[in-house]
Amino acid sequence: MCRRDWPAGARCCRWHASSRWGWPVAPIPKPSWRTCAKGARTLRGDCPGSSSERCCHRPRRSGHGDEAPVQCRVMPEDLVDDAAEAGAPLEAPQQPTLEILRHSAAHLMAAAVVELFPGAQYDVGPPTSDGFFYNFRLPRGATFSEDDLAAIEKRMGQLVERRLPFERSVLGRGEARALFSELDQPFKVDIIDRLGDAVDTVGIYRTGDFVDLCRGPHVPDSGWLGAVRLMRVAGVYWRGDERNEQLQRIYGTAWFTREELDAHLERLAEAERRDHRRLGRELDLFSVSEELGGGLVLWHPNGGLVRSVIEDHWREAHRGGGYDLVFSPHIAQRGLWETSGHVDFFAENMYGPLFIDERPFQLKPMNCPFHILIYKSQARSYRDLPIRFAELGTVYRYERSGVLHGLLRVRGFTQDDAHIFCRPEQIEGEIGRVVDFCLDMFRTFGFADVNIYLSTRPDKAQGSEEDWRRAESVLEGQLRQRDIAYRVDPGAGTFYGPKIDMKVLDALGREWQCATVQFDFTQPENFQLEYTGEEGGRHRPVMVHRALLGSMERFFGVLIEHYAGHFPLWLAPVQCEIVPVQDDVPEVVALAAAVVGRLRDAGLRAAVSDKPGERLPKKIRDAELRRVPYVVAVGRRDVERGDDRVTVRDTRRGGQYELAVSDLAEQLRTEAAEKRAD
RNA sequence: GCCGACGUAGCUCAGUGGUAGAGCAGCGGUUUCGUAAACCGCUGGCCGGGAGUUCGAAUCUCCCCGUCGGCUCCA
Repeated sequence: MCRRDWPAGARCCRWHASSRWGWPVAPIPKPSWRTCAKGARTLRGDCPGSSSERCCHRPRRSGHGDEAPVQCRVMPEDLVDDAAEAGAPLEAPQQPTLEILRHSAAHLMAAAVVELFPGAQYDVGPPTSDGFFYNFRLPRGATFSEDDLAAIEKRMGQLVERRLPFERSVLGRGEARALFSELDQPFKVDIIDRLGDAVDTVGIYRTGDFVDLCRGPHVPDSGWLGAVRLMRVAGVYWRGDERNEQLQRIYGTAWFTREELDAHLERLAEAERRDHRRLGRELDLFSVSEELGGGLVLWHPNGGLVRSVIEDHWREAHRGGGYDLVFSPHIAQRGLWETSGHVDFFAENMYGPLFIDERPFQLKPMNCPFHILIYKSQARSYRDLPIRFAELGTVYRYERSGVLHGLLRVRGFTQDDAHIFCRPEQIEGEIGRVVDFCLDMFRTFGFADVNIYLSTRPDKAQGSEEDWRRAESVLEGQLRQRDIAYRVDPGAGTFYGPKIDMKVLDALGREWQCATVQFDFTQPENFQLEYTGEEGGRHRPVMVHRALLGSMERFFGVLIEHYAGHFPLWLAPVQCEIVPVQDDVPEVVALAAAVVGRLRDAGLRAAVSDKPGERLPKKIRDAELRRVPYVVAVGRRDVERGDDRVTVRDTRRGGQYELAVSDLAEQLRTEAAEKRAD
């Protein structure tokens, strides 16, 4: 049996005796999804548990039907936790994966931290989707500052040069507990204590003087960890619960080669160049300001123009899709929100009541009660259904100050909301129709790839489990019927029903939550909605809530980043800019004005460059920086030639060519009318 | 809200105890030039706010406010 006081380099157990690289290949758990035996014990409770048990926070079924094995998306922390729980360490594969490399990098970082900060206690340190982290507590309440990262990284570099082996051993639970008690590592002791009696042995890894509770596997030695960069430090709650003490987490990224690391850093730089907050300022699209208040947005003329074009398209599509457009006020009597259940279920996101004539009013956090009142404004017959109300409805929700983020997370936003009221037998068709409608709209805006999630019953919910199961199967059925791949996101439904979420993938492959299609059998009940059936009886309609683009604010932010500010022609604030080569030649100025006039007559947004006196290259550069799709130079040469041809510069594709003005107008008109997304 | 970083001119930033700086933008002038930055000049700042330490604070300390990266939560 392994002993904790083994001499460096000694083989302390049968695992170690054979612990040379070249072990048989063992399956490596993916960092996100893994199969969980029903009732399996983990540190966060039995599995599968309710959504409050974080172990099973996001389980899914790996196939269809109840008999399919349940898989859990385990929080990154759990990886290490349940790795320890599994007892026997995993054997190393022939070829380490990126996950193994990053997990090893986390160990090495902890080793460096423990050397540089004696008394530091370490919690868990798993790989993540693009790197790794480790959580720490420093003695006497000290904290890391970002300046410490350079020192830690430097020490890691020294450990890399020493090519320290990752030495594995297996200890009995009691032995491991004693070891970590002696090392004054309470987090590890806690993990061991939570393993339960079923677990006899745990894995231990040693790197130099650093010892960690870990299942492994790891790279053979620290020499593999040359391409590592520590990124930032963050505060995190112990075991992810905000009632707990806050630890500090250091994030890093690790790659096999320097080149891969550089490429990763370049991707981050590209994301920064596309940041909608930066482009929003540079392109004068929108602003947020301290004076205005956090989470509130001002749409400037350029952004306002893009928004108008988006909204025009949206209205046109909805009218064509069988929706009726409606409008509703920003505040209403608070009683409406008591009836809807929001006061009970959504309170933490709602602003306080506002008193008018001594009666409480509520700034609206959602649009649904209004559409319900429109439904209730008259007796409805089965012949009227389905009824589809759509509205660009501005709502206000309280968000904690730390989560506000440009246009992507705000406190006041306009949802492109719709509510469908239908007969129970119509629900499947309506859900399917909405799904198709959404995917079609996304394609128009250049999002061909969409990830789809089915969110099921949360802990805090209205309605019977039976209703929920039926509703969930309707949603699932429509997705399957369309052969749409999806994932189940258990416990993530709203309080009134399950939902389908659609997340678009942008040009950088990032996922953004936009559409949500929510089944609701509780609001019709809360508001006592009815329709008269064919046989004259009273029936309760079913409701579907649907946001498509999500909110105008978020969608605009996503669009800006997706296109890096280079909007397709139909969305561009200025579609074509005319640049006079000589400002002081009246014939040239007249020609520029004439070209602008003809483009405008074709329905295009065209303008003359507003930089008189500047040189041509400067004017071109200025238009390029403002992401104007087409720039047309007109000069004395064109006037003298008099053949109505001009030079057109295509700033997105980089081409430059001569074209008759009439052809240019027609070409751009067509491109804009077709709403080409490229 | 919590951990960390940051807050200096419209924007990007330099300035770490001794008289507030640069580039770009803006304005004025010269230049009229054929596809990503002509030249000269000028304007512009209660250095986020408040309190303190000091002969003296953009600079050091404390408290607020805000922004950014995370945590938690979500459209």
